[in-house]
Amino acid sequence: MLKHSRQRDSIKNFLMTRTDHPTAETIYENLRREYPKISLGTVYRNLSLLTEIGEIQTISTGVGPDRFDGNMEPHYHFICKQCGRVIDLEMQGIDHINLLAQHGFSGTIESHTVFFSGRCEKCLSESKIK
Amino acid sequence: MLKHSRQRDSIKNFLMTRTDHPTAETIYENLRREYPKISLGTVYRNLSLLTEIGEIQTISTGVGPDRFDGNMEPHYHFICKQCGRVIDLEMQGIDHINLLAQHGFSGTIESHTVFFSGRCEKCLSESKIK
DNA sequence: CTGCATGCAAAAACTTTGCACCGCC
DNA sequence: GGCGGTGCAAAGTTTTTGCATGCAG
Repeated sequence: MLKHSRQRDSIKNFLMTRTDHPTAETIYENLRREYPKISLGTVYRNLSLLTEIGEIQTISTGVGPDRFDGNMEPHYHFICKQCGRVIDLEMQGIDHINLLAQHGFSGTIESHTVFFSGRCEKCLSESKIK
Repeated sequence: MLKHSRQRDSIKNFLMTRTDHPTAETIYENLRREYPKISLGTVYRNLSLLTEIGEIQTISTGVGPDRFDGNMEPHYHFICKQCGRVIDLEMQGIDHINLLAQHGFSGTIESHTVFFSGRCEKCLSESKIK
């Protein structure tokens, strides 16, 4: 039922080469080099599909468009409140917070979404200069 | 410089009476009873402003429109992946995760955003019935 | 009065979708 | 061939904004 598609492969491959969590628009601009006729609609469709089947991750930062991540290893994200950059954090897992949340809650806690924020190294050093 | 406005007061007051994290649209529909001429633009403008000055919280769930919370006591949210409801959790603080994130990271971790998800009590009991 | 806030409407920003055609299985 | 995928364009959803007017200080 799920058919192979060069476009989808290409989107996935592109995401695997990047660690900067590009937006759909950025992915589209890049894929156009290989597939000049690809449409933004196709990019969005495949990003949704890939997210559904667990091959990539969609990151809704709450600021600007969604971002996408081809790295499915468990990891957390940092969002710079100055420049908006999304950076991978290397930190130990914090799944224990699910237990804390479950305590006294009558629904079921299945997962959590966490973003850290602050200033990234680059923005910090630039503000020193000024 | 920041002028008083009945509309803004009313938005804040409305949010304080609710614990269900309404959307801008819901706030708008309700405020129209008191201010039949209020515009959605004004609602959005004031929600942004109130968020900026720290009187309310904006919750971007990543699904559907943003939601707003008048409760500024530190607390966490649960989002039901079935019905989308946003529920306050009564759990201990988890600020220690900022330290875990900071370890080995060259920017500054100032804060975190956390949502828990799963099924709420209501959705669980409804699925039992079926 | 002066200038921020409002109402209204248009536009922007982001994402989804209908449809005819294309290409994988 | 049949059916899922694509390109294209239009539409949908959510939020922001320009502008003339209104109202608080």
